[in-house]
Amino acid sequence: MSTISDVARQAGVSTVTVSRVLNNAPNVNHATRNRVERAIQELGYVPNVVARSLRSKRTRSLALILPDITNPFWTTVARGVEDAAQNSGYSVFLCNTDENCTKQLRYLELVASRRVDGVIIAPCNSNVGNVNLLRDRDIATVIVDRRVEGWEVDSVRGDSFGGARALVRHLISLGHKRIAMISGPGGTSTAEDRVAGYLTALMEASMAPDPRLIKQGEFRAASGEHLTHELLAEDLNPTAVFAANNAIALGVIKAVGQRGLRIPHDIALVCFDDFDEASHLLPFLTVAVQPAYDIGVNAAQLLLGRIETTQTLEPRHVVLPTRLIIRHSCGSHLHDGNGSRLSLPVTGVAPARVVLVKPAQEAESSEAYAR
Amino acid sequence: MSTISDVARQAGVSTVTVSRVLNNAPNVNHATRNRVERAIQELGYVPNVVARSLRSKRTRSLALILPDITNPFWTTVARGVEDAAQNSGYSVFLCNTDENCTKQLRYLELVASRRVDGVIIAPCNSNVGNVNLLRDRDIATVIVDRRVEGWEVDSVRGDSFGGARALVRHLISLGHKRIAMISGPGGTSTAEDRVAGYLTALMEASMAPDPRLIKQGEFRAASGEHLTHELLAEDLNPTAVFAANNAIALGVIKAVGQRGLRIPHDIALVCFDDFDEASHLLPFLTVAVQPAYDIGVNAAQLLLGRIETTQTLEPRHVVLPTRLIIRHSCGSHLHDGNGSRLSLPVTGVAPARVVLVKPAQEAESSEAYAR
DNA sequence: TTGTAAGCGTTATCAT
DNA sequence: ATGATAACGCTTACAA
Repeated sequence: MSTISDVARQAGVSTVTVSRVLNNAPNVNHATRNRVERAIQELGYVPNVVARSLRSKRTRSLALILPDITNPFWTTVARGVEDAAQNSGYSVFLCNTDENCTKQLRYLELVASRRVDGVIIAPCNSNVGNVNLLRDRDIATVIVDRRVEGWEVDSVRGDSFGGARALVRHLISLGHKRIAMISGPGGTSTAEDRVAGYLTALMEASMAPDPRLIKQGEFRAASGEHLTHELLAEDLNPTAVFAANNAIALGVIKAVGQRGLRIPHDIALVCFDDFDEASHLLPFLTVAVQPAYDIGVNAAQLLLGRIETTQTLEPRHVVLPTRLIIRHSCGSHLHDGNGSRLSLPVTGVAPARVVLVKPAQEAESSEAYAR
Repeated sequence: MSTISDVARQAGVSTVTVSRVLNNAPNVNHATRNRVERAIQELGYVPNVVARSLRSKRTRSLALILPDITNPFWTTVARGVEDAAQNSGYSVFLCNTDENCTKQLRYLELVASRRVDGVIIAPCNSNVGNVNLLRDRDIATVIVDRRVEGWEVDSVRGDSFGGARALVRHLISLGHKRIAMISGPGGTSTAEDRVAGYLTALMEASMAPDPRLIKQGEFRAASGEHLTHELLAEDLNPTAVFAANNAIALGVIKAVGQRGLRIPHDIALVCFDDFDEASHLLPFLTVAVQPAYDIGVNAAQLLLGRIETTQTLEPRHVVLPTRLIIRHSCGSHLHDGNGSRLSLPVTGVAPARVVLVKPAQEAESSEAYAR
């Protein structure tokens, strides 16, 4: 593979001039530039980014560390990050931790040694934990989706509290009295915020929460399935379930089916995060949708802003609104044993909550309208 | 951030010795090694991979270029690649092309400039196209999922022909006479092989194929939806549809629902590739499953083998067997308007076809057992 | 507008 | 077993 010297020789200039052409420096003679560009063409020269990074101390690369690459929420976030990064000439390392703090640590060491310019991370839990490796090494960082305690750093997330409250309000408005919640890991801010939203909605309706109706596990289908079995084995008779994310909802659907119950006839279900094709495969599933793509874009923009300026900015926290999508369909077009005609899902969209937390200022929550 | 010189000074040795310790060279005194390791600890030293790559001419990184990161098939392939790579100390750049040859070209240029040691790619079409950039630059390459004409290069794919034939045989065994196929892009070998499998199964059953029943589009839900509408608008009355991949199947489900028809009552559906939770959300959906994870692992192993040996090997082609998962459930546990009790999906698993093509040898197909 | 020289942090080579 | 030196390919700083 040819190098910058080869190009310089071919064009009859110094390597510096070639470098200037490559980097679109203004002070290059037009004719010279043409000669260099022709030489580049002729040799099929491709700049060596490795050498460039070593000298310039910038790799023009970011890392995106996320917990579950099989979840459409996260792939959408990733697309947002990637598009925004690419617009600014950055490439993105995608790192999948499987919600595993050990894997996360391995990736943190990896990105540190690869000298990425910045990191966007959804930490495996809310404690600073091994994330402080980034602070210690002074690597520009944006936290997505979750809060971390103990480090004031840029963050972007969806409004978990407002979305959860809106979902539960919706269930209450349908007349449900015994609403269970299958949540995620205790140490995770999203799980905590969603539980808080659930509790708040109950309280606002003067309904006393029953601790036995709240199950905590992981943000995974298997966990949702397990906890649903646990829930339904007890004598609590919930009429509705709030799943703290889409993966958990899948587990709930599985377990409910295994127990011979039907959704939504025997038990209603709502969840956080949507599925791509939910409106056709799960036409009964009311969801709170986070603007996943925008979360990615915002995170990348905050990060690039920090990388490309020298001055130190205050930490910025962006909380994006969550949309409620209300679906209910009692006959499905997929199967209805009694041969009734197609009933399309009834879909409604309502804003949930918009919050932009500025530095050193309390979150100001607008109202949630569950329709 | 401290450098290798800082460590050397702290430990009272030369940088070369530190380098030897870092690379586990055998010829280092035990006491010296300890001193160096302590210095590394004390300084929190992390080797600069950029500098290492520049000097050693190896980045210990791979690129995985794939067409659709939102498809579970591809995320599973990615996990296989990543696990295998990580085991050998390599990291992976994930590049999502959206089946777009222009994006693919951009990524090819990117990975060339980043000097990745090797590339695993599912090309956007079967022509060599811009993939030959890799050959020209002499970058180790493995093609996954698809064949390319015009370049003899290592490849790993699932048995599209055998899987398709098994699926259509299954439909035929259920008595279907008019079987439609919604396929992918004409230039793609997977689409072509699956059409070939479809045609072969019909022929083997002495059924004449009807060209109007074969629709070609993209490997996307939107395309599947569109083509299904097209299909059902004509007066062809198919009793079954074979979707060439999972995304297309989603589109078929959507369109069929929109037209007021029910699956599988009014029209049966089978598809290539599975969904994670299909057995619960789509209990009627018989599928041909490719061993996605193994495809990833195999691709990475072929690639690493090529990178880490000096000798030139003949091109190797690995074709992995496809499994048929037979599901049929007429009442769903999700919705059944007449209140019947739960009916769990009936699931059967049968091998489809096992082929390992060695260089310069025709594929040898074993029999497909549709049940 | 162009060029010279130095250096980024590491490893390859050769010497001791 | 350890070290001195050069080199990887590029960009920065300075000079012309």
